[in-house]
Amino acid sequence: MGAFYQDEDRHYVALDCIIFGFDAGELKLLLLKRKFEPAKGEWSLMGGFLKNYESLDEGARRILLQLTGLTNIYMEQLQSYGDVNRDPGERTISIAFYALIKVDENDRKLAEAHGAHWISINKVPTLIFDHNKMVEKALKTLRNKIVTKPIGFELLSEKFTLPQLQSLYEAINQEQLDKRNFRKRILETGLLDKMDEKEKGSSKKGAFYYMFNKEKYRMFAEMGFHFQMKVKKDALIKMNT
Amino acid sequence: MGAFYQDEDRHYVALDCIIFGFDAGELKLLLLKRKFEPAKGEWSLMGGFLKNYESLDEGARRILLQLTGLTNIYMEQLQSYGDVNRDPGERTISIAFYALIKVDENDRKLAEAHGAHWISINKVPTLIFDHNKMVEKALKTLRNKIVTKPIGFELLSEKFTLPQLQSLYEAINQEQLDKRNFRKRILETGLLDKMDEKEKGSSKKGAFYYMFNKEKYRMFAEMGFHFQMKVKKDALIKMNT
DNA sequence: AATTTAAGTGTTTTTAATACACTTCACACG
DNA sequence: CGTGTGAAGTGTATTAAAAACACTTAAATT
Repeated sequence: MGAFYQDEDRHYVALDCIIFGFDAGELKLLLLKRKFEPAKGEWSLMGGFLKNYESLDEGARRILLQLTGLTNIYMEQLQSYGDVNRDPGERTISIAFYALIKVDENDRKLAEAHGAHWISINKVPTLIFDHNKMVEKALKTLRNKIVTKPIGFELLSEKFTLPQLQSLYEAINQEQLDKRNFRKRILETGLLDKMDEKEKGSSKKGAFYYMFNKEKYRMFAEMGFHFQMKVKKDALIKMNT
Repeated sequence: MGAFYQDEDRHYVALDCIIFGFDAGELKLLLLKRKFEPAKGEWSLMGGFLKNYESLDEGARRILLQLTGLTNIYMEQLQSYGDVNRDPGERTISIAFYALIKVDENDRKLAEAHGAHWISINKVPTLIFDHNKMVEKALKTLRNKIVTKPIGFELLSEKFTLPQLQSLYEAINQEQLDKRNFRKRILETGLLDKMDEKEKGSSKKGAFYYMFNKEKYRMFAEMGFHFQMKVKKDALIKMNT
């Protein structure tokens, strides 16, 4: 069996971040036009190597901080990628994370200094290595997750209106929703607190601000309840007859 | 910025496998009583180090082959684990996979030679490192996945009866299902082919064998249809009034 | 005062999920 | 050989959830 730990079994471990934002009614990604080698000038996700003193999450947060200047970011591990030749330089394992950030709060200056740009999810360019695959998977995961977990709020400012929230769901799932059904369902969760203030940017009447009540959600999640914000029903297989 | 690839950034990458089986009406895990150091005598998942010539999937399949002698195993990546001190020996990243195998086909001799045992999911002992966390996550993932993907069949022999299939769903989700509703729903997918033959082991009347039609499923999945084998409805949050 | 524009509001219809009980088959046993 | 036994197999009625649908309100603008 030989020595248990063998040096040749060590690998580079990269952490790559798929960073989602919501802006101007569109779901966007923060992508990098690389300013350095390798692959200078090409588009990629923000990434970096895992250090021996940090956990995977810590490493991913370090990388997000570098690019955005933000610390309290919603982030989830997506999936690991390890094809032998995925990185043409050295054999590198990549562990992908996705993050949801509030674009307004984001330090755009810092992002720009790294050559980062917000790109609509519908216009993602060809990225280096297997990064497009990661983006695809992250988007799929986000679409699934947003219907069972109250994470949409991570993409909006703390105060948001129902039309904004609906437009977010529509942008993520690429489908129109009925206003009445949407409001009914989201409000009957009881997780939104209505503010007195109105948002006046997009209409004369103005739409009331709401806030997501994290504390209420925490309580009810603990009691075994599940958030559920159904979108359209999938067609089922029914092939008899 | 210094050299791009730095030796100190290299890490051990382990692959750990959560192996599910279904036997005697119970969902089980193939666990190892370790016959060698480190942690000799303790229970663990089957695992090994990633080699530099193999992808993550290939590595996981190599490990599954070692323990079970099987090659065509259903397997999915679960999640990576990278806390700095998760392995008390060396800093090791672990990428966990879960697998579904048909216990009957499994070479029990080979498994036993490795000190492997089938343990009911309800009686999982304390495992080394963070392996219990992996098992928890795998179980949750399996429970979610089995309602939207036709993977239950991977745990049964090629030919199976509807009572067997129902009992599998009941074991995984730990709940009783109505026989009539279950049969109705699974049959109306049109994905099961009825055989002429009957299984006589567990009743005088005998239950007809069925087979999952992979080809039909592939076609309809390509057309954008989704498998859906709903179990009980989760309680939704409704906390108004 | 009239016009404009998006916000806000309930009810009906349709579809899917659930609950529920008897019959059939084939073997075993007297 | 016919009667009992035990699991397999089958259909309908009820309930609950999702979807479809159109008008009113608020506030700013001219």
